[in-house]
Amino acid sequence: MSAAAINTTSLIARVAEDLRDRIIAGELRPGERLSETALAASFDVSRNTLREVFRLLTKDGLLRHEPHRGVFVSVPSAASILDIYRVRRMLEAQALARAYPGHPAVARMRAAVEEARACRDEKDWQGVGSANMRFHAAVVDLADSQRLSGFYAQVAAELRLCFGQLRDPELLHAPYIEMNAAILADVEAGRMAQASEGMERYLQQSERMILAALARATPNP
Amino acid sequence: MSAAAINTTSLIARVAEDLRDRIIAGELRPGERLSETALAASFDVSRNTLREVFRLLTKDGLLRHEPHRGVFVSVPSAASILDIYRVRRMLEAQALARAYPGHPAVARMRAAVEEARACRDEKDWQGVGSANMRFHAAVVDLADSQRLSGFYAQVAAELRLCFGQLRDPELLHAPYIEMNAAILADVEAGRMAQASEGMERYLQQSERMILAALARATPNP
DNA sequence: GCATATTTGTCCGTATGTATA
DNA sequence: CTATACATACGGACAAATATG
Repeated sequence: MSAAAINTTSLIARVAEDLRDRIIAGELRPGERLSETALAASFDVSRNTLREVFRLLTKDGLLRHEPHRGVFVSVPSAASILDIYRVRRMLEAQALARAYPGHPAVARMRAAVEEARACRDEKDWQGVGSANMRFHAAVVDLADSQRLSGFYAQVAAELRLCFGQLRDPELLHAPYIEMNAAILADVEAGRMAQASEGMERYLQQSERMILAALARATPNP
Repeated sequence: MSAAAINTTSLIARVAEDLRDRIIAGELRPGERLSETALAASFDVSRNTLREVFRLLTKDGLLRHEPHRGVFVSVPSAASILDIYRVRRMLEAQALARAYPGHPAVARMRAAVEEARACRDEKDWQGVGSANMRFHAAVVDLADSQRLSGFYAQVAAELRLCFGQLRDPELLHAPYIEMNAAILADVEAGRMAQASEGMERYLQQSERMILAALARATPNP
């Protein structure tokens, strides 16, 4: 095609990942309509290929499809945030409650906490955010279910779309590093009930902050 | 196109639903390869349209995609059953534990139990199975999360694909009607912890039976 | 409220690379 | 190893629905 295409992965998979990243990064803003012809030209792919990508991301919740009108970047609402945090509470608190200390995902949790601290020291708030997401993905991995982990990845992508609207990433992630560390310490010590409770508090606090920030960002519904 | 097409829904949505039903009904058997050209002709749609449908059902877990080889009907394994039941335990037991008695989904649970009994009296085991699925979907609805309910619908479709391999639907569903009724009674009486425990027992027993039936059906992996 | 332009929905033909007989 | 079949991807076409003036 155009340039170096020695990639082994499918074209659709590559375009889907690229578009997903652009949406999460806020490059394409919520509510924006995505023209098939324009975007296909921008990605240098055919319309048919792009339409398959649209189907995938629509199922992920990142795009919304309106018949005969087109696809739009999903616009995060208070309702979707409430829903996403219900999912997180169910998955993360329960994964911790049923976990055991020697699980391989615990090592990933620890690595994420350490990287978050390192990024904080260098004021790399973007890095703190990524490490934070990895921590919580690792928590869900404690449940040892491929389907639950995949579902959580989807919901996490939607949540990052919400984050994208809010600037000031320091306030968004920094306060939670040590809460994660405390949860990790509980898990490593086998105090699963306490870890689960800590996660409930974490999620309640995080949800409140996101909702408040969203309300500030969009005064009128 | 061919016959009565006064449907308001999209062609892709209709084909997707049709194909999903055929897969769950066992009309297309697990492991079978689905030829793009042949299936497109059978549905009287173009290959492009069918490819978009394939993407959707692949994300649902009903189809498996192998690059440059085609799409195949997913073949249920013991691993996937274990995974699906992990998901069910997490979602259903927890939804019950956090439920409240006046929730609108409780009415749907009761309706499902009553219909299951009616179908049993008429020896309509297919109907018993459908009512059973509706009961458990209603349980997840107790959590009041659109995303959790959607995710559960996906996993339930995969589970029905597993059921499809096992004949003898009477043994598959009949013993569980009264277990569901007991769980419903607990919920209506506000005994949520007891309802949740009952569901754990239900799922453990159901999982064992499915695994045993699958082992009998496929002696060699 | 109407005529027009744009965009989506869907189909077809074709070229290319990959897997399999 | 060659040949065939098929998935992958492209571009053009047209109808239907929507948006625009």
